[in-house]
Amino acid sequence: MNTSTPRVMICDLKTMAGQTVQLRGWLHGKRSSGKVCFLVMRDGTGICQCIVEAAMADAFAGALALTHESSFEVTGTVRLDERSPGGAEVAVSGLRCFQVADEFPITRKAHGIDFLMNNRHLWLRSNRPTAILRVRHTVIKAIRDFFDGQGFTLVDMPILVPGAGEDRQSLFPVEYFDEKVFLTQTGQLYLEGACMALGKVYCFGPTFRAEKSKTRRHLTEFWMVEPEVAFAELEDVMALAEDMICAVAGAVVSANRAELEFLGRDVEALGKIAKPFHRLTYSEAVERLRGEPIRRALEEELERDTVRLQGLVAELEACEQSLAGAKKGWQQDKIDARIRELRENVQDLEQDIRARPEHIRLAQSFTWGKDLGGSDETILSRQFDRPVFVTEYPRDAKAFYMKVSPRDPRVVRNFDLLAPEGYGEIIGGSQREENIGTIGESMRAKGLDPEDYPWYLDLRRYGSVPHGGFGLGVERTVAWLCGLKHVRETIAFPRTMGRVYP
RNA sequence: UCCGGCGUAGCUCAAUGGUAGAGCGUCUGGCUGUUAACCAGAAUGUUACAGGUUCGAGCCCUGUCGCCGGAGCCA
Repeated sequence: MNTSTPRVMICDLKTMAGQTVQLRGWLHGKRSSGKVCFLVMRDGTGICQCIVEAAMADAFAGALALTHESSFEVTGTVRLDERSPGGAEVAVSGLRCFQVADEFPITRKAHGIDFLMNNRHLWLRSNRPTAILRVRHTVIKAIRDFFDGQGFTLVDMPILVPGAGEDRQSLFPVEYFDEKVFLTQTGQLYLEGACMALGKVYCFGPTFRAEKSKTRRHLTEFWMVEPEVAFAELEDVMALAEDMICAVAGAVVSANRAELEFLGRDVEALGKIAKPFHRLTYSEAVERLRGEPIRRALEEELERDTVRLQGLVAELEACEQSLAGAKKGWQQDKIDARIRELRENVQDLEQDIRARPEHIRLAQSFTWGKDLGGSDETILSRQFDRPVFVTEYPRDAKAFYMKVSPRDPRVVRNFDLLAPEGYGEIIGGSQREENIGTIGESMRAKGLDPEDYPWYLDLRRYGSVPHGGFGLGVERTVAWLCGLKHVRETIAFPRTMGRVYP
């Protein structure tokens, strides 16, 4: 190791013109001619073109031997050059290879999702996954900064929980010595205990759902942040959620503009995320869904989408024709990738358009008392350009711990927060029922035995107070902020119904 | 669990029931600054699996497996 040469990161190179530095990373790309070789290095902070001239015989031979994703170190002089991809490049005087990589499966061409997911451990090195993971990091940091700054205490909740759970079908069983226990679905019930000790608390951890859902919004293992506040009512909890979402969206827009732009996200749309969010009650939402204006809006949307579909089909045909005329191989490949993208979009849109009349019918015939379906949420959230709260759902459709409304015993003091642009529910929260008699009734009404939750009822027995909280799904939030189609890209190693590898 | 779609070279895709192909990647050679470099050449297949129909099956039929998407449920 050359101790006299400072080892630096690529993101810092622009301020180091003229200096001799050392970089370590992986080979992202290589181009060579007889007398000069260009190595594009990736080190996790950026990419840098390294120039190796044939005059440096050892380094040149070493450079030619490097394969895609080989790990290596270069020593050289930094110079600013507009011809270089990152603006700064390194003229190499010394090169050391750590390992020459085997043939790397992921190439510059478009791959199918199955292949990419089977190679997720290698796919992570690509631009798109790293951009998304950086946004995810910002989201998590912003959430923690937000709560820490408001006097909350982070308290970790158990992951293994005893059998007497809520909905057994959606829990993963685990062998626990001679007992059967489950992976947690939420930290909330326990968190209420911590809340009565510390006042304002939150937990942040993985959570598990064995739901047999194969959709773009579902993972079997995902991360959730759950705050819980003592002496708080529904409105206080909603204000907290509103402030938190604004803080998170703001943090991402300021810290990750480059990543968002790379992902093709409409950053201006995120700039509109500001207080106050729209608020409507479940009953108002039902009225809206059944109303004439929404039917007209949906039909107009359907017409617009039909026109959009025609446009896509036309572009697809044009692409297919130009494919034959493309001279170079990679141009063909590029058109090919575009064709695949268009086909996918056309398929999605066709499916969407086909389902639309049914969605309109469902919305128009929606009867008070049901939980909102996915299509209803989508319809509602598309009406607004910022998140929307829907409050006070029917008691029968919601969990036992939600506080029954004093104004209307048919509904509970809860809320869902729907992300705009059709992303749907990212938060579910409520004021909790603090009356021991009422919560016992609610449990029995849901077929649960209060005897199974003695410790939970104790919280209503020793200084019960109005309190509440919510749960935010990290992956859905990241998918919304990044403008992704599927939550599986927002976590390094997603767990879905059909996949636990790698 | 139900409904729909897909499965051909390492990858992405072609191939009227009639000799399995292209591009990318890989390898070899050439080239003094490339920007998915370029030019020339080479290797690469149990058409997911098991049956069936047929003179003949990648293509048609039946079953199995795998993956993708949607519904219900949910963050």
